[in-house]
Amino acid sequence: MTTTIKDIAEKAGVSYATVSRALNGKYGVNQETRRQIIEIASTMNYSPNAIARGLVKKQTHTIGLIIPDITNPFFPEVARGVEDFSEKMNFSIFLCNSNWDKNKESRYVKLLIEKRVDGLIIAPSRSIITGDDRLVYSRLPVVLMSGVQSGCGTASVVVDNVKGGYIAGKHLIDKGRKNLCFLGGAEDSFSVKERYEGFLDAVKSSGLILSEGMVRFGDYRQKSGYSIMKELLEGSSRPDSIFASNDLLAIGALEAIQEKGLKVPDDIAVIGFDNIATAAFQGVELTTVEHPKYRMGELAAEMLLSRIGAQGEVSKDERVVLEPELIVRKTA
Amino acid sequence: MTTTIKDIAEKAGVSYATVSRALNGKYGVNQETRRQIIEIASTMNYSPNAIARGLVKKQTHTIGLIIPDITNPFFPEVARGVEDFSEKMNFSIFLCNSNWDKNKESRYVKLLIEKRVDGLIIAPSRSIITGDDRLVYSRLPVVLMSGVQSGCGTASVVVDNVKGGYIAGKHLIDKGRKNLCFLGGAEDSFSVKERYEGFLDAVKSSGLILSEGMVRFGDYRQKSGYSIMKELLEGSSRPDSIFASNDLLAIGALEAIQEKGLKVPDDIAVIGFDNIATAAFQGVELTTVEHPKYRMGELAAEMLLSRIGAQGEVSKDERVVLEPELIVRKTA
DNA sequence: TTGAAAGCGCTAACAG
DNA sequence: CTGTTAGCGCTTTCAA
Repeated sequence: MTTTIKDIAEKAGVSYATVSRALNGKYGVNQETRRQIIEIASTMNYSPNAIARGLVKKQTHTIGLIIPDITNPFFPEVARGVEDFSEKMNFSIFLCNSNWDKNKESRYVKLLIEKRVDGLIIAPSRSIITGDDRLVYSRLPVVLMSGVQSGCGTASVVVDNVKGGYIAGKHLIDKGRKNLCFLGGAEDSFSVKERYEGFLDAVKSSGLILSEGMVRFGDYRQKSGYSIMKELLEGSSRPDSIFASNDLLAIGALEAIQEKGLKVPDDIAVIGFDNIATAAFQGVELTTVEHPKYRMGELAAEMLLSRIGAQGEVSKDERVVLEPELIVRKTA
Repeated sequence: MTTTIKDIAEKAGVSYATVSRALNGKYGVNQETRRQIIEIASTMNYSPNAIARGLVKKQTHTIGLIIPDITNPFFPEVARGVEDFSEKMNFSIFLCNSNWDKNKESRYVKLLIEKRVDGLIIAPSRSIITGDDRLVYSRLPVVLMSGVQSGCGTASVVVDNVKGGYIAGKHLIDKGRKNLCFLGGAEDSFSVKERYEGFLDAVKSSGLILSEGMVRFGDYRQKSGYSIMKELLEGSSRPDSIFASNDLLAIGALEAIQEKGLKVPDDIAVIGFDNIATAAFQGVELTTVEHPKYRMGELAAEMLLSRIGAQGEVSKDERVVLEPELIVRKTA
């Protein structure tokens, strides 16, 4: 049997309310009594029951973190940011992988609400926020991360995707590239859309155009980059540069390019987005756009926890936009 | 106010015990009553309080997962394995990063016990299991993963490190290498020790020896591999091949080697351990030893949950050993 | 098939 | 400074 506050009370010869007070460092307990109680608790190997406490305090000191896939190198850093900040504030986190599946995401949200998390951080698997989502988000503090449209009515932290797309495009053009190509993730993803928008902006404002077939979509996986690029290379007109909307895609593209015996960046320049750890590796050295991943997680946690502190305040549409930054390496 | 079982009972004109029964699909509730109750619950947007339930059932359907660092590419896959299996069994997981810090790990264990997790999966930050650890492990089901000594008295799942080290060494020798070098992580890590043991075995049984200075230790980070290798390259006798006890170390070593203008594998062959995703990338293509990461996580979860199911059974020293496998790519 | 009541371990008034 | 007493929301006997 695990020992409870009652067992301690009995042994100490006091009421269990006193034990509670003593153990929680509350005011108004005799020094000596407190000392004794703490000692007894320790010798009895007492571990306070956070479940019971949560029930009465209606606070679990726990938040839920839902991301698409921890196996995708973008997310561990984000998660680490969330965890580090939460830990500092004494909050634990439930980790959930939605596996890019909206239904699974919804099921997790429901489950986490049942477990009475104090708040939720979500990197949505899809950008579109439905009425159902909104209903949920009104039940408890939520902050959204990454790939979320602005004006979504929920607190969120994102990188400036438009700007990121712009600087990527600009860089390619400054390097003298004329026939640019955009390699996107899912077409309905907001981050993809926004990065495309910025990219297009750079292209147009330089008096260039994107030729036929130079805008492709797939998903955010390496395989997708590989196969799209391969297809592209088999077509009649070959681009002289690629902006991939994330690094995994870019790395996949690189693979297809090199397989074809083409030189990077001489024949084709490639630039990615996110600056995942792998991008820096020797032999990869991908030019990319830094996405402040850790910071994003940290900020999301900070925003969420401040909302949780501000009891009752329903989260307003606060939106923090982080700055992207060009990281020039060898591929562009 | 969130709606409770009582609110539903009131609206349905039944006792709340009946509501509980109806909602939990228990036997002996009138068909029609049940239907009504379920309907009311749904319209009232009822979400069962898992905290309250946990208090009475003494089961939270939650497990804790403590790993050193989710940012280390080895762990996301493990975590994913744990999560996928747990999710299937309707368990949630608390993710905790010990940051390779034994104290932080201990604090997390304590916290998770307070949160009344039903069990714990730990990839220990250090291999040595202390009496304190043992005390904790006797409080609730625990399974240890990766880098755990055998006969540790706790259920565990590991890869056969000795064998892995052996096949790595054997491969190098089969390729004609004579002056081998071992690049280890922390010297007191069991996985490092075991991999070394297997490696040494291969070396010795081929009638070779490891020359002076050809056994180095650092930590499991890329930087460490880089700096140790750099140092090695500046020494008088240069090895013709390296077995690094993990891929990160190997990649760091690769970096130092290439920086020096040396060719891999011609001048120096390199073999790693773990087969992290990056190892397969074009431009890296590291020869390595596959470590069944996902499977390890999955198995750990399976073992833990079966123990949790087998209520009361204190976990015995079951030890599952997974098979390593040589993955030959370009660096060795 | 249903209700009444006890209790999970704890916190928080309210009295004393 | 300390004890008594209500709950928190739920499950689970025990009776009816």
